[in-house]
Amino acid sequence: MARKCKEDAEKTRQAVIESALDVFSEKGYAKATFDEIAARAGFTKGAVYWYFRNKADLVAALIVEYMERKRQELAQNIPEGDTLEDLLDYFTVWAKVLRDDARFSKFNRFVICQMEWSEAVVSRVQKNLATQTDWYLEKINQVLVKCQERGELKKDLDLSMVSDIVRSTYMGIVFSSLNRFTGGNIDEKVRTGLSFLFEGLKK
Amino acid sequence: MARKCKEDAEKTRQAVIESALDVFSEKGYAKATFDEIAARAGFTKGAVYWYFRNKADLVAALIVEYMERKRQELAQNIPEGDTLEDLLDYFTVWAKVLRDDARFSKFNRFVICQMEWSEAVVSRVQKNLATQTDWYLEKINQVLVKCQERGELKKDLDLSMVSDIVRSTYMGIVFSSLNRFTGGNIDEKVRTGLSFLFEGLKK
DNA sequence: TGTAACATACATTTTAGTATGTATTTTAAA
DNA sequence: TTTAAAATACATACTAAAATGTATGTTACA
Repeated sequence: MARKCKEDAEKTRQAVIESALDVFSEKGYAKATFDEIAARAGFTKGAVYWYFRNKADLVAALIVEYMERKRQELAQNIPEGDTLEDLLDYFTVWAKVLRDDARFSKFNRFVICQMEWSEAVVSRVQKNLATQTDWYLEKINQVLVKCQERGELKKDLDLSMVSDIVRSTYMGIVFSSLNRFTGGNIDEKVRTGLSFLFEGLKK
Repeated sequence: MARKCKEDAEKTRQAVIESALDVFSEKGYAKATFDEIAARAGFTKGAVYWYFRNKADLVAALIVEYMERKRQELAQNIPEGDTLEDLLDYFTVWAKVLRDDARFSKFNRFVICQMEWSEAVVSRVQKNLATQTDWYLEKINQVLVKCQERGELKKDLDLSMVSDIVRSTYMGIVFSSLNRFTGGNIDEKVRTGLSFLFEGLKK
């Protein structure tokens, strides 16, 4: 086969990325080969190398584009308020996506629980991950500061530490659920866990 | 070189395991080679193959023996009570080890954050990991049941779900700290985070 | 003297990466 | 508007490196 029109080319690229997620999930990053990724998408290795220089490049593109796509998708659903309830809603939105979108859930399981983060991959994704992490932390911190200004929280809280704990709690529940340590709805657990945590911060 | 006495042989085995942890941590599991692991320990590949059939066998031994050793080490320090305070102490004991024992911390960072869990490895370690996980959950659940019997907790709590959340919270803070997302003392964060969570459960 | 505890050398497999081939679009000159 | 050239979107075939595993050798202990 040979060249297609531009739309078809983009379809090929997406097909390779989707195929990559499947093979990475099943075989693991290390054991995944370009040959199999290409074959699953209905192409050969040449096609994959046309779009991606190597495996690190491919997985980096997978991660960055998947995250970016979801973030844009959810851009309007994200609550903007500055109460603990808003923060709860915010995390619940993400948790619900993890519950309902099997593809995105698979992606997250791979990225969070299954992936061995080599230097080559980290350096490529770093910028996105770092800004993501910082953004979360800052968002949480802002809400907590507002809450404290309104006198809703205990005095003498180390808010930056508490922000970290809130984020870690969310991550822990997600991590644990994706790892299938236990059953139950991920969004219910996120909401319940954070609710208890928030109650502990109040008064 | 050639044969040594039995104690030296055991030393060799341990040296290989320690060397393996270093190489796995630095290069990642996939990129770690028997040649380098052996060389770092002052031996050749032949020595490593004498003790371990392959890489999955080696890393499984590393994981199982490291965990088992620490568990026995801490066996006497583990608090046995059934109050939330005891549970807090229990997690704090582990968190303090992670803070103070750089070697064990390195081990955990590798196992929790860095490792790509292939089928070959999972199947070898599964039994240990599963019992560990179950044991945690059961321990937490027992304490919560006692607390509720004493009327210290809210009514209508789904205790098995709450146990899961408690465990996930602990894991999340450990995960986040080992990943170096943020600074601060890991044991302080564990204690603080769980304290807030427990407060939310009370009354 | 046999075997445990390694070292050494080699064979085999695997896979990443490249080089080249080719059909189909685009582009652009005529 | 036609058409030749150039670039695109892949397929195919090959190279080269690397690492796993094995087979065999060697030495000291028991």
